[in-house]
Amino acid sequence: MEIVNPGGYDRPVETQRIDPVNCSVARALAVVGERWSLLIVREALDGARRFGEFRARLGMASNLLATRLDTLVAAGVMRRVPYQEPGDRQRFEYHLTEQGQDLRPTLVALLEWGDKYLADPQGPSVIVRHRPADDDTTCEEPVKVVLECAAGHTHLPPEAVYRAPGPGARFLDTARGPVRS
Amino acid sequence: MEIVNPGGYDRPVETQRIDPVNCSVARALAVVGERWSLLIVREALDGARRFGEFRARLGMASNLLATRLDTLVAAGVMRRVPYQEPGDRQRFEYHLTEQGQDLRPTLVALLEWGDKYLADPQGPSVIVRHRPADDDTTCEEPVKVVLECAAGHTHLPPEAVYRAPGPGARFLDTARGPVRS
DNA sequence: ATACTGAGTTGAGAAAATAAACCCAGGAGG
DNA sequence: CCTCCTGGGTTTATTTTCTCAACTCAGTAT
Repeated sequence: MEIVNPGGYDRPVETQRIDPVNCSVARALAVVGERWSLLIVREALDGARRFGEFRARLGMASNLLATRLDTLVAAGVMRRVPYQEPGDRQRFEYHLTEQGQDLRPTLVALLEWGDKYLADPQGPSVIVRHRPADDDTTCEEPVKVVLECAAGHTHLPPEAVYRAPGPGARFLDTARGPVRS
Repeated sequence: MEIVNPGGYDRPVETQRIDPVNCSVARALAVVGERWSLLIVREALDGARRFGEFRARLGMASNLLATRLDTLVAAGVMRRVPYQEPGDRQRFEYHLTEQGQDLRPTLVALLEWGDKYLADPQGPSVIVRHRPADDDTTCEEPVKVVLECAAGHTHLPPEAVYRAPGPGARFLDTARGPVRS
């Protein structure tokens, strides 16, 4: 007897082992999608560098902070930089790499979305402002993310864009060995 | 005896119960920062609506998908829409709300970052393109996110922006009752 | 009657997050 | 010299989440 899998239960693997993540969004999330990672990057963008600073600002468990920093360093988002306070042993700071700084637009987008839909009743707690290079005038105006296409159409609304397959596209039944975290 | 907390161990709570998250980034991540949430939104932006579609595209466990969809609905990112195939019982689809569609820039930013640093050797698997409203010419050019300030300075590099306190800002030692997940 | 589908639910085991104690090197104070 | 204090972690135990895989249920299709 033992009718195994009689109905349309979850397929017995293999058939639907689709590559859910042959997409840079998924790859990106594998690196910075763990709990706390983006918040660590956010604090780093705001100037935090030392273990204790991150811990104090985020209030997270120290062991988890340690492993997250290691992960971010391994992924190339941060870099361990030795320092030594006068008359103290050598310690390390964690600095963003250029790759880490390039997460800024992502964080601004997330901030904007949060401000729009989940803001504190008193208004946003953080405003992102423009600090121009010092030869320029002081601007200080608030910054937003906008979608812009290569033909110069700018301020595209979300529904004016769509996902098209690119050169590295793989399709559903042919995928093998996905990136999976 | 019982010297509790003799060294600089983790502080016994209370003192450093800083609000780590009085910031819309943290609030946003509380909603869409769980594993799979942003991938579900991405698939929805790409046209997925039914349980099975999400499951087939993402390959995730069905129970987790069910709870994620519930969470996203509760958060206002998606909406349950009843439908009925001819001669079948009523079922539900999951559609993005406007709030959900507004996550597009976040996903484009993440995609761009992933493409820049973690791309497939064959190149990106997905390209975001411009689909103008039908009265316009067909554009189809690739889309990018750019940072732009209210004074009209555009294409700001990540280091040209900084975080300034906004009206809802709270500072470290006065915070109580944080949002925390 | 038996099988098949889409859309879930249930339950066991593995992995990750949290909380809180502990460790270690180098000063400072007695 | 001995003890305390600090910054930067590690260890251990508990709780929460995820994953895997089996099961359910309503309604056609065979």
